[in-house]
Amino acid sequence: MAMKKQITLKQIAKELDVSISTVSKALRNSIEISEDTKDKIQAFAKLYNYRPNNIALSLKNRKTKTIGIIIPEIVHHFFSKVIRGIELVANKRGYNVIVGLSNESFDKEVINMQMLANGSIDGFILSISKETLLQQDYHHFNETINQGMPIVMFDRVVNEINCDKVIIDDLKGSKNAVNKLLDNGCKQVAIITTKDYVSVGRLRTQGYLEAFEEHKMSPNANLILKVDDALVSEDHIESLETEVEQLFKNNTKIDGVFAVNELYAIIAMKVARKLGLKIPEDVQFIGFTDGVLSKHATPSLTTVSQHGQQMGEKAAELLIDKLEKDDQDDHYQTVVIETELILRNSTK
Amino acid sequence: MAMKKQITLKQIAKELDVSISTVSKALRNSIEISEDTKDKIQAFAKLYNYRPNNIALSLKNRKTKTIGIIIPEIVHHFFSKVIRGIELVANKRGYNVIVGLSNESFDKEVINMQMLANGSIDGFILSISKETLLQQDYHHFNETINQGMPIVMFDRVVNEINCDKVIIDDLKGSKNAVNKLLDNGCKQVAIITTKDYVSVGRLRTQGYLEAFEEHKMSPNANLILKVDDALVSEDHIESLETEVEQLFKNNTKIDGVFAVNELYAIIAMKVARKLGLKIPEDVQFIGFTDGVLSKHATPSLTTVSQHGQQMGEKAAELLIDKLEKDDQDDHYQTVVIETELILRNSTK
DNA sequence: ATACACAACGAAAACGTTTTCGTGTTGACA
DNA sequence: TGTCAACACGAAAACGTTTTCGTTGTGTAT
Repeated sequence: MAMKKQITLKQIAKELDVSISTVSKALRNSIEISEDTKDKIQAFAKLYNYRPNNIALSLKNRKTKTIGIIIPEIVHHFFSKVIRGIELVANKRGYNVIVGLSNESFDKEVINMQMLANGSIDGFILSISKETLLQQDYHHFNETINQGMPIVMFDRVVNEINCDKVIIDDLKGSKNAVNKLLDNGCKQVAIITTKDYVSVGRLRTQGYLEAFEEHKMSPNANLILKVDDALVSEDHIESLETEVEQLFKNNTKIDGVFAVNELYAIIAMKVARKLGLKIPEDVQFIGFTDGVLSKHATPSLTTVSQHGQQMGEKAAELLIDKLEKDDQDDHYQTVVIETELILRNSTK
Repeated sequence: MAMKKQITLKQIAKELDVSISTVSKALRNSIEISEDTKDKIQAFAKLYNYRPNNIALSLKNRKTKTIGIIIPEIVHHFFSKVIRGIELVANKRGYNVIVGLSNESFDKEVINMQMLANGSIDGFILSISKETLLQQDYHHFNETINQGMPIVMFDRVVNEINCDKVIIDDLKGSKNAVNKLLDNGCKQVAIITTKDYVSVGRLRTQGYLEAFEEHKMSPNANLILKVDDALVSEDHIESLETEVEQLFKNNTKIDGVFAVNELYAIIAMKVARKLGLKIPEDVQFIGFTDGVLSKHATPSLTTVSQHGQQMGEKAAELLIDKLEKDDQDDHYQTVVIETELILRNSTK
């Protein structure tokens, strides 16, 4: 039970009375070393459970085989699915992942990136925090890229930055959703969305508008509820409820609701039910995201799946491909993951 | 826009025509160096945005300032809350976290630990995979510990292993929950639990039994449903539903249900409603966990909160304390986080 | 006998730090 | 003038690898 620290090449060399080089070569099965000594060294190494020190390798190779993830929040079904996707292909290709949470804060995003950019990782996969999007200050991304460290952004991205991106077609996804509502006969479709500085909020709102256009209908400004999602921290759900309640009371003919995320949809359904409306008979609902709420709500929520895991997988592939391509490839791609409208019981 | 790789001490030294040692000392504000040269070097370093290479530091100090997390699954509200807690205090104390997912597999757990144990991290925080619990093979944990790398286990732990642990009092938590149901007048309380090899399942079942004992009532074996949670992968929820439906049909007098996790409770509520039962009038429900489902279900679910974030914070504190205590402290503690019964609308 | 190929191994540099231990140059003081 | 402390700095080792480039010794062909 005595503590056995990891054995090193040097110790093996000393023990077997050969040089460090010989040990290293023997363990990597070099033809430079005779079979006899190779056998001896390999046996000894196995006995003592030798494993090369990762840090030393990282220093020598100037690559760490780990990728850094920076996301705004981890207690979030979508982001954890993305992480799962990243981890899956990263592991498959011999990489580890190290995660940093920005907690939607600009400063924490910057700090976190700095902590990791000094050699700890080979590249970033990240989704931009709301605060950063609001301030539109992207210097930390550009600096990192200029240092030769590749970045892949997913979901929340900005065009100004030169890097690979993995996104969904928010516009198309929400247009499809709203089209579905309109096709189902809804005449008064409301949208519950976020302020425009969150790009996905803006795009999903736009998709809503374009669906009306395709149906030769004109949207009603009263039916567009833009909530300040800085407020949607645990506590402020109540204020959201009252906002939604007002929406319904001011527009009694609402027969369809499209919400840009799962929680908004669930809350809206709750309010509607409270007001005596039947789902989906009186009013139909569609949400946006992969969440677990949608699946297990009653009625279960029709939703636009954004395939978070697949986004993560693709992001990891893009990053690792770039890391392992030695020619300085300055060509960046934007991959669009198809959304999918998952029909459940909140729509007819 | 030319690519500027991170500058090193050596380059600064060369540029300023001093030795590497001088640069290093100047940047660490050593009194050995004159104010003049310090100013000059520090200015230059700031200009070129010098930051010490983490890998080199790790190699030199033989500590990486990162902690490894191994969890069975990340797409899970409880685990992501734990991670958030870990990340919070880790960051506050200058550590990074690197996550590995075992995906409930023994092999992946072992592989993941080996990948990280070779110098990449200073210590582990982990929760054991179901498969490992089933096989009861804990050699990889013991080996890691014997190498001098501390481990902190949380939630799913085993006594055989000598390390710090952070758990909740599963027995007490579930006993309280069931007591609540019995106090509320329930006569026929069912439990939906897991097979016994998952320690938390076993303990929660035991709490259920002890609550009966406290109430001088004797449990009815027919009301104990042990589902094989190896099956509860996305797809097999249906089979769970039919099992629960059978439970209700075979025992029409059930007026209370305690489920050892959130999903079981939600599904049971759905089935009950389908069978025409009113919640909480006809039958009351209590679940177990922090999840988002509980809060937003209709009716919202009374639940035993296990304070995942707090568990993570405590685990990180235990680990970092041990890492930074140089005296070989061979004393391990088990911290119990208090559970909390959060009363919502699924109980009277 | 000379040259030369080849087999088997070791020395040393390199990755980027920090730190210990010199070393040379001052200035003060007896 | 000689001694000694203080000051400012550099050389080198160390962390654990891999790899390049020797350096031996042996055997073979000329």
